[in-house]
Amino acid sequence: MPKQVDHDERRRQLTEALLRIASTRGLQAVSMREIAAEAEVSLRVVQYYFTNKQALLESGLTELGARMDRRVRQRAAAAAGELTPRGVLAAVLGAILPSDEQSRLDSLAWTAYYTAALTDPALAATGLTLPNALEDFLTARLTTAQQAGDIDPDRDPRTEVAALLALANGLTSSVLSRQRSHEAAAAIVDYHLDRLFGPRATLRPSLD
Amino acid sequence: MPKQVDHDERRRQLTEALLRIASTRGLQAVSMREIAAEAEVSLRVVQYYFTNKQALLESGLTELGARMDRRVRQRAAAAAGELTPRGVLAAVLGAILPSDEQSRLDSLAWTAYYTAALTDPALAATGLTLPNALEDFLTARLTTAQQAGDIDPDRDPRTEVAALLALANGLTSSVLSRQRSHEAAAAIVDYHLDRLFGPRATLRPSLD
DNA sequence: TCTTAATGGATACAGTCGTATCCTAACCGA
DNA sequence: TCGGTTAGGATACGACTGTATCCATTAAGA
Repeated sequence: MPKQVDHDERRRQLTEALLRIASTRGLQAVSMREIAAEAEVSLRVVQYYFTNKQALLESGLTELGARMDRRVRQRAAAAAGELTPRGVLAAVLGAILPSDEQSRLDSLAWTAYYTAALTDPALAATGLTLPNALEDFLTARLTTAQQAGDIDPDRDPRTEVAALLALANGLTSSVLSRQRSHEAAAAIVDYHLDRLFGPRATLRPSLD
Repeated sequence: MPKQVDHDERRRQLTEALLRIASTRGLQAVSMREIAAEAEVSLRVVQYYFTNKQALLESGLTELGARMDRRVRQRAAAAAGELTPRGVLAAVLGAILPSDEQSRLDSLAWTAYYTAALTDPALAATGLTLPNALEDFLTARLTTAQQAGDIDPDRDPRTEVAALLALANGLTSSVLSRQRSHEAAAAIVDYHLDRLFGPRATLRPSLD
């Protein structure tokens, strides 16, 4: 293999450059030329590996989704034996809140995409499937937890999950604007999980 | 006094045109020429009443804040004699959630501004003061409510207010993306207010 | 009535945007 | 060794951006 700097590797580098710009200077600052400069390649190279700006933007959104997925799995793995329903919820909600610099940047980019999708139907299709899938998944887990008697029978799992996800999103927004620290946001989430699952040992998020 | 088509009236028309574009096509679709077209005036008129695009954008943000303020007061007035702490909270949270087409458009524009402010320090100063002021105000009300014995003494007013505001923001986001209806979001908010204030008569938001 | 300031139409300017084209190299299998 | 594909440099095109300038019209104060 001669030329072969690897097609996919190149695309990954460019996508990362795109996300770096989107998270620090916003999605409107993303242009073909800016990406080329950020990745230290020529404009032609960006055009070569992505036919469109549209294709480039979609690649960025896909990568963000993959990173989020990776973070959730990491937390689930870190919780080790604690595969309790509460452990799953804590892992997902903990993965949503920006905890370190990288997840903060990713959240900023994600917010930028989400906002753009609200007025751009092209992005809406790609971007809004993840939240729905998450809600369905968590609701299923919480329903079995309720059947096992782990939470009050008068709670509605779907409503509880919707509220927790909305809470995490709202808290994320306040963390991104530096209204609140990550720790303060995580404490609020824990508090609500305690209320939901009743008095029992708290799973510590154990972040940085 | 010269021509007197009223300077302020003209500026208001242009600001409204700006917000109409921002809420339907996004903040990146806002240009001097687009505003001129939307307001059915010439480009020169837009330039005449606003020195900068920056000044125009700031005017839009100020107007959005004023509208939100108006909506909160309207709900507070509609709650009439119900000036209980819970009534105040219900009014504010109900005003945050998009309930009709106009408030939906305003929320979309607000979200666009908020996202832009995350990466544009110029907007951050103007835009992020309102949420903080709201949180302080509501915390004060909830604290006196706690001293009067209306809520559990082991609740932390600041945390509760922060959680409710974050919840409302997260729900707003899901309403905007049509993941959830306004009614579903309002029900979740009511549910949490019930939990906070204990079993008592619920203030009905009475929104179409 | 004359002057002057307010108002706004028409046009221009220098950038930046996404995209397209032209032209080298370098490497492949045949 | 010879096409042919892959990879990328250089440049150009038309559209759009914010802003500035030139000019005409109008109304109010003197």
